[in-house]
Amino acid sequence: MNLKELATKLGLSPTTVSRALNGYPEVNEATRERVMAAAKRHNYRPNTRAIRLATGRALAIGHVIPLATRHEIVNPIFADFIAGAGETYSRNGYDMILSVVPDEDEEQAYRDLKSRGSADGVILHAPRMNDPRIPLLHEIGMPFLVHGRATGTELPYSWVDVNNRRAFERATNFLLDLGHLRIGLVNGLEFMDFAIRRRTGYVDALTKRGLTPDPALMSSDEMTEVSGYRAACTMLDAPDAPTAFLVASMISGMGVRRAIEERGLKMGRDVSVIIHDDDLSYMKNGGDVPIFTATRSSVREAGRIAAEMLLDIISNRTEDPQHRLLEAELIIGQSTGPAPRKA
Amino acid sequence: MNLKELATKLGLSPTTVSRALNGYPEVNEATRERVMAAAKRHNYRPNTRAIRLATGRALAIGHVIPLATRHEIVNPIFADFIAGAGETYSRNGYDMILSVVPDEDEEQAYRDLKSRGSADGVILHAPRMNDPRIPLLHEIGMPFLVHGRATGTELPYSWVDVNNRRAFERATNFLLDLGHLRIGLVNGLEFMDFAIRRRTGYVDALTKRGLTPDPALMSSDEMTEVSGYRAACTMLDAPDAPTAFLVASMISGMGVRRAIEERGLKMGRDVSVIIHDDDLSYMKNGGDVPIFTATRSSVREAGRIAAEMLLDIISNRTEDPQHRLLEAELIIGQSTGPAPRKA
DNA sequence: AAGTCAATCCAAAGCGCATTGGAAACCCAA
DNA sequence: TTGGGTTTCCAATGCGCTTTGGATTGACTT
Repeated sequence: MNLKELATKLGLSPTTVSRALNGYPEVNEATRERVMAAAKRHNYRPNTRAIRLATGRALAIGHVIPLATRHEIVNPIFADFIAGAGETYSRNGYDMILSVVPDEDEEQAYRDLKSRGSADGVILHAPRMNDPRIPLLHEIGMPFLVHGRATGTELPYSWVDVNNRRAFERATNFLLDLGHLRIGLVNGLEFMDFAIRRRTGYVDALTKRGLTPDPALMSSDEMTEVSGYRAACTMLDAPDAPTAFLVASMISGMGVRRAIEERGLKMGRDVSVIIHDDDLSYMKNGGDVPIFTATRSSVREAGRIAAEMLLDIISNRTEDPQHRLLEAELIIGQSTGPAPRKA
Repeated sequence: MNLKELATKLGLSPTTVSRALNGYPEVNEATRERVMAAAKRHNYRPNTRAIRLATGRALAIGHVIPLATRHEIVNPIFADFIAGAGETYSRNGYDMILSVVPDEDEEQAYRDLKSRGSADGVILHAPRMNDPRIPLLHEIGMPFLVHGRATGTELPYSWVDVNNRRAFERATNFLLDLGHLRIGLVNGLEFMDFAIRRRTGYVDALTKRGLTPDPALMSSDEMTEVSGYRAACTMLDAPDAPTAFLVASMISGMGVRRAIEERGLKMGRDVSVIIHDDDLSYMKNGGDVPIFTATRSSVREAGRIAAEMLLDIISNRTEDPQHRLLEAELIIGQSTGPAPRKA
């Protein structure tokens, strides 16, 4: 059932039917209702391909996922971000198109999205310092929104981000208030912008209290269980071991917990741990009582917001960049407690 | 730069240029090369929207993701499956479109994909027993491929699946050979097809050795850390506790490990654990030495295969369903050992 | 009564390609 | 030289919708 058939069946022209369906004013209300009813009755859905060609819009938002070992970071939070953004797209009649490409083809993937006209805009994931994708997208004139920020970039751009610096500063202060003086940082890879900001928050908090950050207590690696485990082992086995950890993710937090318990210590009593919790749907931080004390910010919600902002940018063609900074909340769980008194 | 402009620039008709670019035989080789060169020089990319309308193909594969609490299961493995499938799509010039919809709109999502012509086929995720989506897709005439199987479905359908029954049977036998007699099953939700098959494998292995499966040793829940932890706690605290566990996923395996260690027991010595490992890129089972003994099957590889099969089905319009059963390998890690002698 | 204006509707063109049904040019054999 | 068969190209149409530029009607004004 297409527009023309529907129009014939109604004894109207395709023009009128199209206008009636799309809410244009130059059609009699009675006629509009008749059209709407018929459309519903015959289960008419306009052909997206035709709409796209006729309007020149793609009605789709692109997400480019580069495939490379060093990007493992994106994966776990990616599913939830996508879920959030996808909800918004569906509600607005947009498609979400995912481009999974080898690392080295990433630039070409963006160019193709633009020149073949298959996306009206893109969301940029996991920005790094001086991210080259931002100038690229400016160059090809593709509207975009960044999930996170890219320190060092001079061009203007819109973004949604969590206040990572503040979150880790608060968490550090919380541990300091509990009497912890040696706090280990198990961070994500520090070419990622969010990791840099988190470390800044951690360092700032220490410095403000007159403490000197100890390089031996700062690690940076992929956020996997194993790397969390390794980092914690190293620090715990060193002389003057930390009594607390600040960990970049739930998953690495599990590795840290394993290292702690393997040494016969109890998390929350002997060693305190605060993680950052992206509030992933399949990785809940415990049930009623959170396992980990955490700085929490829903990445799914971020996806929702990001999609809304991008759709807004596209439809309004507004020039000035939009920003949205989300604050993480501090959730008190069972993994923190007062610093143990020196033995 | 579009076809017409390119044709004008070359002094040819759009027809000829189109044919040259698409490899049709009725064009002089010399002309073809001239056209190809010009296309490359002017960075010409055919407009996908126009191709889609003209050919009536969507050049896209749909994945419908229903949003509901009970589907958390899909999430963690979903990212990797998508990555695998996406590679294949990109390589074949197809787009991947993700439809994230509220649970109750799932049926409509498939209907829209079909009637609005935005996908040439879909991949069905997380099939359940007598899955209603299979008759639905048959009814609307949308080509599809199932990741997993749907016990009870009478209509024919194509699928890729891991041999879940065999994997869990092997794992159970492995534990039995080590002398374990009481083996706890920490399974996924048993309305999911794969979970049913895994339990079957477990029960079969026990029965073949003359052991009677104990309902108290079989749990079924979402595959989260917390639910793994809870299930293991319950079993470990009961009289006649198991000396080994068979666990449905890496994540729930971590919960099981936590329960074990919390009780002062050591995994691999006091209690053995075998997990199923989907070989997720962000959730590696240890480094050089696997942490967990596991039945392993890459879900990313499954995604790749699924996409290839579906594209094949679409292009060949072959009627008879295709099947592909992947065998999981048994990886020996540090989490298993001989059953402890009765104290 | 003629003129003005708003309210409704429609015909036709166009989006950028693919594709059908020739037409023109060329080749070779008779 | 001419006819048939190839090779090489092109004009025109269509995919299913949106959108522009009227045409028609009726109500309302003076």
